[in-house]
Amino acid sequence: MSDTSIASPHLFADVLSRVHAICAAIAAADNWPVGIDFSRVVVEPPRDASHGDMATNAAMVLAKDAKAKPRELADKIAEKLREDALVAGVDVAGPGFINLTLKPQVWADALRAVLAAGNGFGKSGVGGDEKVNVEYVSANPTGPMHVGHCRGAVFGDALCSLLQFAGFDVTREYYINDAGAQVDVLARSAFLRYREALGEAIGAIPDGLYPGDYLKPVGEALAKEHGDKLLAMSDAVWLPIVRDKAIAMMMEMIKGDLAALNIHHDVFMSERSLITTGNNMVAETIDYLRAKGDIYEGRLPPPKGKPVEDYEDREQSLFRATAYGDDVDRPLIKSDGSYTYFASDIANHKNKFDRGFANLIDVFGADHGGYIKRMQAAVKAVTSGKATLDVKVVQLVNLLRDGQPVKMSKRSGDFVTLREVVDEVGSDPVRFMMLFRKNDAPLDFDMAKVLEQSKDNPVFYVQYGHARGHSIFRNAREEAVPDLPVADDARLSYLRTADVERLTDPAELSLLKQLALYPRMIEAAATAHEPHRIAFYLYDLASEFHALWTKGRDLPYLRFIINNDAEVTRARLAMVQGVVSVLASGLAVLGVQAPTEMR
RNA sequence: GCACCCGUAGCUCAGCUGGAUAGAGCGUUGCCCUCCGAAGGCAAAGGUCACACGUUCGAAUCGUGUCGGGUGCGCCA
Repeated sequence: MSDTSIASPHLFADVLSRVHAICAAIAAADNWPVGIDFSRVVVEPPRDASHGDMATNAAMVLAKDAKAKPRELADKIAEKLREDALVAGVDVAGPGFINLTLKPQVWADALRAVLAAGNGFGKSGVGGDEKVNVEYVSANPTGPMHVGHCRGAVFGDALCSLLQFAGFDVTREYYINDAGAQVDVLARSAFLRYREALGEAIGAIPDGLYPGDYLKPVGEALAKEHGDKLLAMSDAVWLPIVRDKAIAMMMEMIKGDLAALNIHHDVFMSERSLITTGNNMVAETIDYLRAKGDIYEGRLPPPKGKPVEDYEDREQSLFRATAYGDDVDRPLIKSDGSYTYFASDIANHKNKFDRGFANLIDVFGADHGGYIKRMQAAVKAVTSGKATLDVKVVQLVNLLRDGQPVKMSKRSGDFVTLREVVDEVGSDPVRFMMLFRKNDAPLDFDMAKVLEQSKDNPVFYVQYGHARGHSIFRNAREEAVPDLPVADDARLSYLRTADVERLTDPAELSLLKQLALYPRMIEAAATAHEPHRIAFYLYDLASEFHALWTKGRDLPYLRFIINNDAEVTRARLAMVQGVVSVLASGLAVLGVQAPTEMR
């Protein structure tokens, strides 16, 4: 057992390892059976603060295997824990909880750990540099992004940042669906705009083609590049030309939309390129599965539920998805001989595995929930179970303004574009609010409320917490600590020398405890693939910070700036810096700005 | 018909991979606001965690079933 008096940055992990060590020692002394599973032992903050600073379930979890009574085992562990340098008090409660009260110095150490790491506080190594591939957005390249896309985009992006912060080697990937019938429709729509650009009156856009104005620039570009030459060509000749141009321009537009939210992918994987580049990867994948016996020729029963008009009972190549947990076997080749979307997506995922990714994450919209099982089945088949695919489903977003549904915009087709929303309210509210809800719960996004500067608006509340911290620095500089540096790094190192042991008020210690939770929260959020936890944590932290500030109104001795006591002031500025650093760190992971003032 | 997601305070939602007396915001009610940034503060009321069994020291959390809401169900992506 370590007897260091300086807590590690990750206080909970530290104490957990101490508990582990004690249990291991007892196990050896008492001849417990070998191979007892310690993984269920946790150290966590108790729900009720009156129970102490931390609680562990070690005795209850281990009692059975150790053939001991929980309370007796708890007493035994408690006895050892009392010798620990960090521990001020231990008691055993309830069915065998071991409650720890830590020495005040622990919380001072926790703050010192924050100041030592600055915005890097909370960084974790749990990822162990393992490669993770996160595929998100993957909107069809047939038009601008609409609001429906943006939740998945923000979620995926924040998840990536979170995983990086937790020590994973993350690749952000976008799968371009540029091989299906939709892109042919895109091409025909763009061709119409091309004729329009050449001066032809095209009238209303026929049903079945994309009507949006956003294709006009494509038509103009085609006219500029090719003059009227395309008009003389047959469909088969111009279509690929127009299609490739349209896709390229749509992807540029989508990348621009994403950039407005500060989202940038590392890899854009083209579905078409899987088929046309070098070896046909889709064909290879199908051969691979066929060789494994995972493909057979057979018939499928007609789909239940809605009747399918053009249903045709035919024998076809089916992937044996049911062997891997799916409900029915899935077709890979359409009746016209081309691959189904699923077939090329299997190749896409196999390709990721072949590129060295055993951890795969896909972010889907709610309407693709039915696709999860088959994709997971495919990944199992194609990687022989060596890769895991976690599919995160993001639910729909209801776009509101002052509580009323926002009307669709005509200009862009029939939807509100992501760009319109971002232009109106800015990237920060969009990003934060998209994450201020569990991914699988529907979400109301109110364009008016997210701009309110009030406690009711979580975006403002958290950002203002950061700004308020800086406001306190500015005031301190004028009133009490004139040499407080302005630059972040300099101020951080200046405040590292503060006597943080002077922070003794319960409200202050409570704030420090909240800071100490950050690394644990990050690890939990990362392993659960749940970035929303960061948003909620930041809200709680900001809330506690604002509350302490407010306390200073009634209780002057609690104010951060005490004019005749430079030492206490410096200690409290160090605490404020701790809050500022963690807020900045968490906001950075979410991709939200941390402003220094918000007047 | 089948699969997946959801069901927690009047409303909107958290609940830290099974922990102790289930939390927050809004709304309601009652106090408070000359003071580092009042673009607020404190407090109270408000719950059969949809329902029923089961698993175990212990269940909002895991399993089964029922009810209710959403999504999807071969050659769309």
